Amino acid sequence: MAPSTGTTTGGVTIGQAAAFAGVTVKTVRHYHQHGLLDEPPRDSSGYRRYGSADLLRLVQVRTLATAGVPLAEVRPLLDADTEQFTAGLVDVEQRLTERIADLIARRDTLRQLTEGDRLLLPDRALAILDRLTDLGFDPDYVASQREALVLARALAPELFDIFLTQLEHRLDDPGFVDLTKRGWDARSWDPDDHRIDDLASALADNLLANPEHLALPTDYQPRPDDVTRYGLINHHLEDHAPTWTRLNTLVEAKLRAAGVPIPHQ
Amino acid sequence: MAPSTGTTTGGVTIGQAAAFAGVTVKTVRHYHQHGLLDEPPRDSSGYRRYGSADLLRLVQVRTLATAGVPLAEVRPLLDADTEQFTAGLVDVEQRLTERIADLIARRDTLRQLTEGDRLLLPDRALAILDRLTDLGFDPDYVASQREALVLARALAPELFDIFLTQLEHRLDDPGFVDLTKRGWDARSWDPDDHRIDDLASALADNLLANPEHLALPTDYQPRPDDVTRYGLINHHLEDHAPTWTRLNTLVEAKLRAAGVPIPHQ
DNA sequence: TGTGAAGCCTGACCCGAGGTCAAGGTCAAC
DNA sequence: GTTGACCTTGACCTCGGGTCAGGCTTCACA
Repeated sequence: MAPSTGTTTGGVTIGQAAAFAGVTVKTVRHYHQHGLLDEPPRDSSGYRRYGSADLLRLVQVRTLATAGVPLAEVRPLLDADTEQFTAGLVDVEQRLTERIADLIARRDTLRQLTEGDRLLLPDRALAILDRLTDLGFDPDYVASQREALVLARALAPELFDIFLTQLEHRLDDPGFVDLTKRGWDARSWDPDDHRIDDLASALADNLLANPEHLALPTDYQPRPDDVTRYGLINHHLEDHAPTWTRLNTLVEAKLRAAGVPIPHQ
Repeated sequence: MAPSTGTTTGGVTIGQAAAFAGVTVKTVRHYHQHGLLDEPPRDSSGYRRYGSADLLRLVQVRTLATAGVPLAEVRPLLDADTEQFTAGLVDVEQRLTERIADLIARRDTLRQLTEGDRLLLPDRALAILDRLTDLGFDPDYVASQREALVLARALAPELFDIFLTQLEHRLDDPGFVDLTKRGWDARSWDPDDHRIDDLASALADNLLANPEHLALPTDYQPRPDDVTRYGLINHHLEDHAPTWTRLNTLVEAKLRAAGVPIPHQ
């Protein structure tokens, strides 16, 4: 409202003004640079001198800023009339509420990660991994399966629960469990080992004999990038076991020959 | 255990990888630049090619990042063992909680500003301003007092409630109210008008005759910058009324002569 | 087989709300 | 007259990416 100073001392320095308002000197200069605060008069050596009106303005700006009003909106708000002022505050408050809700959601996610004992998977998937360990699978195999599940959840969330159901059914079948263990042992075989063909046949027969091992929802709608996505998931283990590439290829060929659609795991 | 593409093609492009992970291409490159993700191999034309292991890592990074883990902490966290991983998550969660509490405090402040009908003052101060209006004070005087109170709250928060109590006592005294109104009228007088001396005497007498108009807490501890702070508050009105400088000076001199310490208002 | 669109590459600058030097001028006290 | 605190401007840093700009590469369609 009024011009600055007018008192006998000519006003206080920027350091005092900042201290009174509870901010740093840099912050006050920042407000000047961004037009929130008019520059006060300078004394003979170029120092800024703040009068009571300048301090009042600084306090007003500071009050709004600490309340969460973005700096860009402070000046329009202080220049506005009562009605616009209140409306502006309500608007800012709403945006703050949104940010709070977002942060709370993140925290909840974090808490789930922490409480879920270990990495990035829901309880149901963790139970399956525990069951693999209980069934006597190699810890390295369990670790690989964990990775494959993480990947599956991200790349094919719409099928993730289906995958889990398939896995549960398969682990209920001792025959399948046995074949899988043999498949794991096969990772160190020579890629031309003829036992791989036998194993692939046995695996394909098992899957075809147990429809719930491959069950998909009846309303499943394929997506154009399915091949890429399932390829990445299914072949993740192959990075650790080159022979698996051949085993996988053989099993797939047999399944396709029997008319089973991709995807499966 | 199934279809093919992954190993034979050498992986997916950055755009596909980003789409699978639900982020933008720029975000993936950002993660490379900051060492969160190793650079995958390039194809013959220099394009990045992401394999399943790269995608797995991207998904892990993304999960932590969306949960609110600062990017700088993602890599150490993913490289840590289970124990450190959990400890790290708990730490991040705690910091998130602090930020949430801070934002909620800001929102509460905002809400008080909105509900408090008008600018930057607690209810008790607003009641006093309303009372000034009811007592017939000039709206300009009320506005000036509002500014002085805002300034006082910021510059002397430890005395703000005391100031309000003094004001309440003074407004209970019709004699003081009358003198104050005359003082307001005096703002347009000539600074040498002899009535100013009379008014100053009457004001000082009134204050001295009513100790509660000047009451300070018995345990009040002066601070070295008191003179500056009270000077700014007391003289704020003088910007609008030069004659007030003289009136204030006279009243202060009389009070000091009577042994009353600054501060007062 | 050409062509246009879409995707990829790097590099540079932008946001908010200040923090942190750097290099120098000024002031008050000893 | 020197020391140390305070003031000046200016430039670069944060964090999590967004948004061009300019130049290649690849893909789908005619």
